[in-house]
Amino acid sequence: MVETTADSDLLDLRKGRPAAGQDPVKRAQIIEGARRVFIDKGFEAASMNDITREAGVSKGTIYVYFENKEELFEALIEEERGTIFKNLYEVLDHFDDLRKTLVKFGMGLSAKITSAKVIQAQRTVVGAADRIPELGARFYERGPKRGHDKVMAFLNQAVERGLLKIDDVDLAAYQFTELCLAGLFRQCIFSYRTKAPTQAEIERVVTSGVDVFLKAYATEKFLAEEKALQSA
Amino acid sequence: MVETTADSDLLDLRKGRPAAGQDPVKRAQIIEGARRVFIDKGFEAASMNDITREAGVSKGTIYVYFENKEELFEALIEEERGTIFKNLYEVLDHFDDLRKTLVKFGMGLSAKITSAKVIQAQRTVVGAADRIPELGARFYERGPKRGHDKVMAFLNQAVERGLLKIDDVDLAAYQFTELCLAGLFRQCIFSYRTKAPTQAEIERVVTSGVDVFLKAYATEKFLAEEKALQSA
Amino acid sequence: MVETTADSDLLDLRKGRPAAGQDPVKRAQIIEGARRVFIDKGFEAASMNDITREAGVSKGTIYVYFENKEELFEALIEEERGTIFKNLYEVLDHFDDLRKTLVKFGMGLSAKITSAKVIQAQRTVVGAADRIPELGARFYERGPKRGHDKVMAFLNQAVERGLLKIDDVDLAAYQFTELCLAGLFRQCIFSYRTKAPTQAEIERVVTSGVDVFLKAYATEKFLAEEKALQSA
Amino acid sequence: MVETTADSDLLDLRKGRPAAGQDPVKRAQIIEGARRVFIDKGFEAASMNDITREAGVSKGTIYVYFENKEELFEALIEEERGTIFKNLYEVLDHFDDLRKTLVKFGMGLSAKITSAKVIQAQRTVVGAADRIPELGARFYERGPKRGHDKVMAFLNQAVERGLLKIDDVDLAAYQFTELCLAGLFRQCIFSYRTKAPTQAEIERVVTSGVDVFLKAYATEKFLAEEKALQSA
DNA sequence: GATGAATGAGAATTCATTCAT
DNA sequence: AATGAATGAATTCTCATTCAT
Repeated sequence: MVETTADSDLLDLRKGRPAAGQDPVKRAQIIEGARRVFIDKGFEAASMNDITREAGVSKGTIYVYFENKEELFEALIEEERGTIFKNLYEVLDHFDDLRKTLVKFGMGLSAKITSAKVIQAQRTVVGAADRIPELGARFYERGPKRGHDKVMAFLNQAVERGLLKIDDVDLAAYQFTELCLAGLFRQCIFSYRTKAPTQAEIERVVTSGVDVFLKAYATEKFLAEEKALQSA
Repeated sequence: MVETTADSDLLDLRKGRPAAGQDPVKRAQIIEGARRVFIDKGFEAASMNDITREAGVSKGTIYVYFENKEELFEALIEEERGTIFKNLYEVLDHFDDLRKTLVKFGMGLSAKITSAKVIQAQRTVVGAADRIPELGARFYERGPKRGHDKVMAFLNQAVERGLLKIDDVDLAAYQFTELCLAGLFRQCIFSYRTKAPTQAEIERVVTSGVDVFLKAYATEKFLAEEKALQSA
Repeated sequence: MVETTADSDLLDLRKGRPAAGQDPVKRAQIIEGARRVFIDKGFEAASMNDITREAGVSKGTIYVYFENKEELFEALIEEERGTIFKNLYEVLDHFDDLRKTLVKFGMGLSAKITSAKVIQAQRTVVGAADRIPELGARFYERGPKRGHDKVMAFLNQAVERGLLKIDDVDLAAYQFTELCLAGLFRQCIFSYRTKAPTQAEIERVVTSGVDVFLKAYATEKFLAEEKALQSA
Repeated sequence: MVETTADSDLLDLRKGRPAAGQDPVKRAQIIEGARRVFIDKGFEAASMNDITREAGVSKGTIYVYFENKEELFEALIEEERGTIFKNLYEVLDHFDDLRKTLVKFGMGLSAKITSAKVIQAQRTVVGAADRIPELGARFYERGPKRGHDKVMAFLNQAVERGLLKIDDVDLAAYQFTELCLAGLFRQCIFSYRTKAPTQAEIERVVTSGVDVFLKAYATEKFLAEEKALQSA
């Protein structure tokens, strides 16, 4: 995160000219160009010249804002991750109907992760993971890992309420996620599918996945409640 | 695909010297060198010089056998795929104890797919999938897809025998696979895990995965039989 | 050379603010920064950014005071030369004991010219002499050449006093200087020696050099006087 | 030095195609181009592109023959040194007339070292000595230093023959060399002189230098012999 | 048919200089 | 008048591909 002292802030306001490498508009402009090029070509094949052209800034400027190609890429991924997983977990905050919540969340997750844009970003990270393993690790940690934690927290709540009976919540959380992506994720990153799955496909997968999950982990109590609800 | 005309075959027989780009031994030698380099460095970072050195053939020779770097990589992946998934599905041919078979197969699958070597190969394919989408598609098609078909066939058998009750076998097959890889695959390709999972980890995941799967899809008949077997 | 018009002088008086590129304090500040950087890194390796940082002024300001990097370097060398050879020739103003004076002067000269700082400056000038020949010429002219003139004047005095007998005083002056630097100068600029010679080394070289010089040029009169002095 | 096994030599003869980076003609061609550019512009200002153009080879080829710019420069200087000091010391092998030999050698030395070409090479080495100090050291060691040793050996002979009386032969050798270059060397490397000294100038300097040297170090025996010779 | 020396476009990065603020 | 963010040409070096031997 860019640090700005109160003084320089004042200066900014007065003069309207940000310090070197500090103009957030320019930074965003560079990252936007970088996004297009990196996502389009992958890390290695993307040239700083391409990014220069795409971002509409000079080469020197990029190097004022980012130490080197790698760092620029990292910054982009950092941003991308934030964008991708934003608003994804809000669904889990409202605890209404367990099955409905799981389906709703699962569909959001599945749609997000298999969207063309996100798949391409993930491909780029995976492709670069050989040369910059920490990058991939960081991406996973602050993205999927964080999501996993949220799911765990949610499942724990359900267990406490007596709706689910789970021995290994950690593993169950992974199982839930995978069930929501069943068959989709790998097809997408390997570009076997060249288009993102449709809403209908996702619904089919997620509904079935939640079914499986609940058959495995739901308590009698939950089933009874659900039955009562439906007959009402 | 290597094309061999009748003429060149004749030539082979007469002179004992294969036509240009036709010697399968040399071809294998090149691919073997390429494997080491590509797997080790990834597509872009691998240089044709490295491959030349590793394969022990001259640069010109490589270009006789393969149009360019990309094609060489494709050929390698084609081979690699075959090697990876070979012997993986034999377990499914013997139908003894359903649960045991599923666990055994699941563990083989999970261990294979998350092994360091295979993960790296997959990373390379994924990384290249943007530039050469058909490559990733073909990899998926002849690898995971074929496996998927085998699993479907197996599940169908189980359904016929009244052991499982599945509406959508295609989807169930995906679910089974994903459950066996729950949490492992993504951690590996993003290099969040830098080492392959241990046998114990895999066993834990697969056992639990099969549990979930059977709770969702097993018939009364299967459960009764299993109970009988255990009390015996 | 800095030009100051009557107008800007007036301006100076009126506003207390020097005209662009006219403030001698700032000029000195820039040159001081440039000295550190140029001497430390050499002409090419020194970056204007380094100088900016070292001098504590902005890049724009430097370009107000100096047309470009080359001119700044020239100005620095101009100054440096003055500093180096200052106070070096005072010894020659007192004419006491000829031998002692020659040794004393020779040692000062030798120590100065082979000091780490001066050697580096000379290296930089020599290195730049190809690209900016006048620079080297000017450096020589106002440095070594001026020293040479002082030595000539001194030797002429000694000749007039009947202490030396020299046909070609110009040449003899060169010979004297070279004898004082015998073996040292070239070793230093080629960085065969990485450290400046010690006082003892210099003393050895200069004493011997003066010996040789006097054996070649001293008159009977001088030798007699010296003998008398020693026996006294 | 390039190492060539007997085998590859045979290969060379048979096929007429040198191994990579082994063709002496191409190597010479590159060095020749490098010489022109380096000597003309100095180390830093010379670009590999310039050398490419001047040498008439491709950039890649240069990098096959030389690791990098620095190494190419070193190789050039190595060559240059060899060329410069070749045949310089032969004069000292014949011991005829001491004064004549010294003058003859001194003139050769002086002419060589102050020749335009050699001065420029020395300037380049000196200029680069800051960045690559070992280079300057090596140049000095294998050039001037070696010459110094030859002079010492010669002086020692003269001492043994009773022609010279020298306490510190090492120092005397330096003094002799410097006397032969008196006033010339520094004027040349600082480009105060833009042209090499004329033969007449050199003769004047060296003759006088030898005079001074002999006045300081010649024995009575030598002087007597010389007198006898002249009156003959 | 095989070789590997040569090619040269293109890579990332630097830095003297400019000019809007 | 002073600033320093932005520029982009120029730098060194790499490497897929070609083609004479």
